[in-house]
Amino acid sequence: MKAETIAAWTLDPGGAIVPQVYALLREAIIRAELAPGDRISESEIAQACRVSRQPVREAFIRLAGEGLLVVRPQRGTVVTRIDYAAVLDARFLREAIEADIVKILAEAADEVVVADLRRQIEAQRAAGDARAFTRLDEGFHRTLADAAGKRGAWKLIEGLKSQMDRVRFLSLDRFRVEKLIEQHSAVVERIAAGDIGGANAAIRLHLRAILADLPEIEAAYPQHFDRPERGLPHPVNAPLALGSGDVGA
Amino acid sequence: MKAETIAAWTLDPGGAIVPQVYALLREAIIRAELAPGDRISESEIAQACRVSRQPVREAFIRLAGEGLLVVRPQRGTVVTRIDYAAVLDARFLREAIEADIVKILAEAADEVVVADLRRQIEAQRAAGDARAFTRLDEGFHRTLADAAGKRGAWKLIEGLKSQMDRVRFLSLDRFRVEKLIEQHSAVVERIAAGDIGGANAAIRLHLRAILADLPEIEAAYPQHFDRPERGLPHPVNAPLALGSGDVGA
DNA sequence: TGTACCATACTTCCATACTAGCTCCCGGCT
DNA sequence: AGCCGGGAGCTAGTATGGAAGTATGGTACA
Repeated sequence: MKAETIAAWTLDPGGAIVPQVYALLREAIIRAELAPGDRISESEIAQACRVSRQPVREAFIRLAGEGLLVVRPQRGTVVTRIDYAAVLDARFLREAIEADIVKILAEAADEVVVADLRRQIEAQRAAGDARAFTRLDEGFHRTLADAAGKRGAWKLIEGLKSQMDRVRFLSLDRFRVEKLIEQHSAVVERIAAGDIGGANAAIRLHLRAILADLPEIEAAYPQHFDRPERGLPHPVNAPLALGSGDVGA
Repeated sequence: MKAETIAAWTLDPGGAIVPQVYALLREAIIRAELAPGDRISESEIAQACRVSRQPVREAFIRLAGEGLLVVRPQRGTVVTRIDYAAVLDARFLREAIEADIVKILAEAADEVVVADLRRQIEAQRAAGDARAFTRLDEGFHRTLADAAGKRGAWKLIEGLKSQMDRVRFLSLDRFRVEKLIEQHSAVVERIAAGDIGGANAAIRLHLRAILADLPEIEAAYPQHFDRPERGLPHPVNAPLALGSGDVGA
């Protein structure tokens, strides 16, 4: 792997080591500083962080659980390519979960929550660049989950997001922030109006838009992706993407 | 903890140790052989399994990730009580995900899949006891996910199921197997008919029925549960349970 | 009798040492 | 030249030891 990426990573010796190493590596992978296919080893990271192999190992296990690493016993650990199927799966799961979340919110629209969300959208409009927007976007969706009393759901989504976030990072300079903000706004207004079906449709539309240019990104960064064999593997995704489900509740 | 529970647990030295210890402990917790509140320690389990503490530790971490254990640094590790809120959260997530799964299936009803599911339902009818049914039930839901091309989704659901499974174990002799089978059948028939809304409603009804007697179970085994403070913590769950969402798509 | 304090035992967390297994390269053979 | 075998150098997996911190039980004191 690129040595400069991890040269002298320093971390707080006061706190627990494992989560720090985990966060550091996760960030590096999502930002593609650790590129797909890069091999990393426990001892290598341990040296860079000035800690023993043990906590690094535990961080590896967590990252492997999220599909960012593959640990092959006695062989080595590599950064996974972005699994096209896994990205779509993650989006599917997120869509299913967040769709039900906004339904809860629309059923009992809370003015305080709506006001908070509207304020967040204003902040998003004020955000300068795509990176700042991404951070605000994260907060927006977490707020939705919190407001619905589903903080546990968000914890799960966070894990799923890893794969999607890798794609988003690659498409940072590409996606139309204004459009996404408009979609956020649509979600909030449907919630405020108590329009369950509309809110449902709006969030589904939004979550599909996030990955709208996935094929484009894959074409631009083929080496970052695990190519799906064209045709076979995800026959159900295309129809889903068009006009699935209960959007018109 | 109860020493007899883990006396002389023996495992295959050929394979990897961690998953074996993990499976052993998970099973024991779900079957309430390790009861909520029981304290276990790395060294204790390590001795019982005749392995070192390290792999046990990693198994602990995984179990803690599923909410079955709580590891408190320098204090000890205890089996969690069944978190009432977490159970409802898990059900919520499962419902959201499986609802979208059956929608996919209903959109393009595959005769082969439907036939397979019908066969499974016959097997469920033939199952003697609740325990056998539980195993078949697991297969049924996994088949739904597989058929929709969402094997990844099932992997996620498996993790969520831990909490629900603990409840189900406690209610093994209680729940009406016939009713659940009828609900399975309803799901399949709605899928076969291409009735998206109906299939959606049927699976949601079913997943809510699984935990129908949760309050009863909690009353019967109060020491197994983390009591929610009555009223406050899950205001959104009650309305959800009644008539939420897009069932009437 | 009740309370504050301290020694001790036990916990997890991290570091270090050792084991087993895969890869790859290099030398010898065909 | 091409192929096969063996060993060196990696890797992760497991074992063990030490450090830091917490609960606990006993003891001295008010």
